[in-house]
Amino acid sequence: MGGSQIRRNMPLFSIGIVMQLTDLTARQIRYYEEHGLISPARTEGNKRLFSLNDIDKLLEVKDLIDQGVNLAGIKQIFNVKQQQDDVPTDEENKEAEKVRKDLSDAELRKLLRKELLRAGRFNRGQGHPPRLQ
Amino acid sequence: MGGSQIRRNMPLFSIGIVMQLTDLTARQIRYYEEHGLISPARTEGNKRLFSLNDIDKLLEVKDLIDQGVNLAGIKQIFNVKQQQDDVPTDEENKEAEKVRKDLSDAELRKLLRKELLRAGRFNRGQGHPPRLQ
DNA sequence: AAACCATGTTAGATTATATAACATACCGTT
DNA sequence: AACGGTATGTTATATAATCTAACATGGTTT
Repeated sequence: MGGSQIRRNMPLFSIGIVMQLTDLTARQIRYYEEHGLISPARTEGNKRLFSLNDIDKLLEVKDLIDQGVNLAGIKQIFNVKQQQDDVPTDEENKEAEKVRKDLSDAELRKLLRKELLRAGRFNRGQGHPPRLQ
Repeated sequence: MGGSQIRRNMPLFSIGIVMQLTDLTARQIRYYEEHGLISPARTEGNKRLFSLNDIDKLLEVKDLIDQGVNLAGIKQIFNVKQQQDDVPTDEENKEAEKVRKDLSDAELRKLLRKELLRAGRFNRGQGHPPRLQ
């Protein structure tokens, strides 16, 4: 099990697609960004580009809002999770860490392709939240 | 659960992203479409939207072109593969095959339930082309 | 009531993409 | 050598998608 994080963090989706995938309005998505719940990448021309992780988070935001949590609360929840995720579980990081550092765009793309090629039809392990894949 | 599974033929990616992912120019991608090698979906406003399958195919096109095959040849190759995929490989019951090729959500769920009832595991034979997912 | 929160709506600007036409380098034939 | 086809580059023009910013609004809190 390798760097699925490359895949999940790669900025791929326009806001239009994310709207469809999440059933959120553009206004909502931008508002959530404005309040630090997500930080989508940008194109050179300043268009937002969302990753799978961004979409996951948006779905989580939506869930929590449906359950009556306000944005401040959601922000806290995300912070907690963030801390938990930062605890490195034994050695699962070494390539992942390396990857995160110094890689040209071209290299990254190549890696992504490799990942995608073998990612096949395996569904994600049991993660925390329900996840896109 | 919550909802979105990303299907291989779900239209998700703008041409800009596909350019990055494949290292093809917009001109090339449109030209390949013009010649029937791919058929990306369109938005209401006529913008192309590519699926993972489309990207697969484009990468394959690129590979074959690098190997000196011309578009006519690639088209033939795709036709052959298409036919092969349509042949149920004996053990592979056509329902699993259908799942792999993907259709509506409702249909998929129905098939999965049936599968589970039969305690059948799916393993599609290790097959033809490496696939993105 | 006043203030705040989350979202809707509108206006105006800019980017990304579309089609279409013409240009060109590289082939293989005649 | 001239010719025609193939695959791609380039340019022009149009429009769709997205951006920011501002104002509007229905609920909640205070």
